[in-house]
Amino acid sequence: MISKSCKYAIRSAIYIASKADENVKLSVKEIAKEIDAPPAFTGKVLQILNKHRIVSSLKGPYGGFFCEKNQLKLPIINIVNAIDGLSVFTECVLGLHECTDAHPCPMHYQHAEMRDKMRKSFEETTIVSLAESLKTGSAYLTNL
Amino acid sequence: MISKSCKYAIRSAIYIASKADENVKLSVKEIAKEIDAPPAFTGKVLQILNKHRIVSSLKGPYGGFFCEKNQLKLPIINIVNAIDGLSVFTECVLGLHECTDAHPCPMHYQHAEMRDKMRKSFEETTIVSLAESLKTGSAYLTNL
DNA sequence: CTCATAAAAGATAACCTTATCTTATATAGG
DNA sequence: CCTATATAAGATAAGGTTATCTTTTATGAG
Repeated sequence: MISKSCKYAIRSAIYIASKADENVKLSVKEIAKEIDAPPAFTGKVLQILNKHRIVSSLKGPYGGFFCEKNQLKLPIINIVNAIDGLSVFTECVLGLHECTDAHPCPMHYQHAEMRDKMRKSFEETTIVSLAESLKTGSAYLTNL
Repeated sequence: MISKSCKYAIRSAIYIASKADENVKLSVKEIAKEIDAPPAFTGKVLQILNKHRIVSSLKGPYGGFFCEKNQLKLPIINIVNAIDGLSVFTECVLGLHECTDAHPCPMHYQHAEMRDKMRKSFEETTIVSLAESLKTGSAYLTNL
């Protein structure tokens, strides 16, 4: 569905957001550890999130990654867009370049319905809402 | 979502099924042309479908690919299983190795719902039903 | 200003998917 | 039995994603 990079990105953003009220800056190393991802690759993904203003960062000593208030409210579809682009939510299940109501593939209608639901779900879910479930301990970001 | 190979596979199966009542055998070349896919790669994909008994084939002159009656009724999830495996319908959106009701990721519940709907849709849609829409001209397999 | 620290940027490698090409195998017909 | 034909199987290549490592840049503290 979405790429591995994008999964790391969403996990990272959720973790950073979960620490937003503590006013701390998190290092790549700590983030990678807390989301169970390779550190170097996590750094790359965080670079992209920062460039898209989804998370913020500061270089140098006492630097690191953090979320500003307005960033907390961003929907996770923004992360998907930054890393993978939005083609997941638009492309044809059967791989036709142009699959529309006027020129549909045999699965067009049944798939479009699910695709739209999925998109809506990604549009309506904010980073902070997912971070909440982390803080309350009702969800996890690390593997068992 | 599903791989490019799998998309070619489903398109191939639909096309072969749409010719089932004409009792003809279709060459790789013709199938590839009709579904707008690279011939050599289409051949590879058809090999897998044949090995999984989703389509049938006969070598030699007047040989080619065709669908038997019982194969027409197969659900397209069988094709996904043959080419990609069923992990699309089971794996965690955020990439956790074990994401369950007991140890959920922050998106577990909202995603599980869509994943199950998608699976059901692939289980309930048969190859022949998609082939019908091709025959009636209400859907297409080729790019504009 | 200098130094230590942490992210940014760039280069490179490993791996998997996609794609092609060549050789082997089966089969129908003369 | 021989030949032409079409799939099966195997080897190889091209491309994209994932992953790591090295160098550069920014920044806070002394």
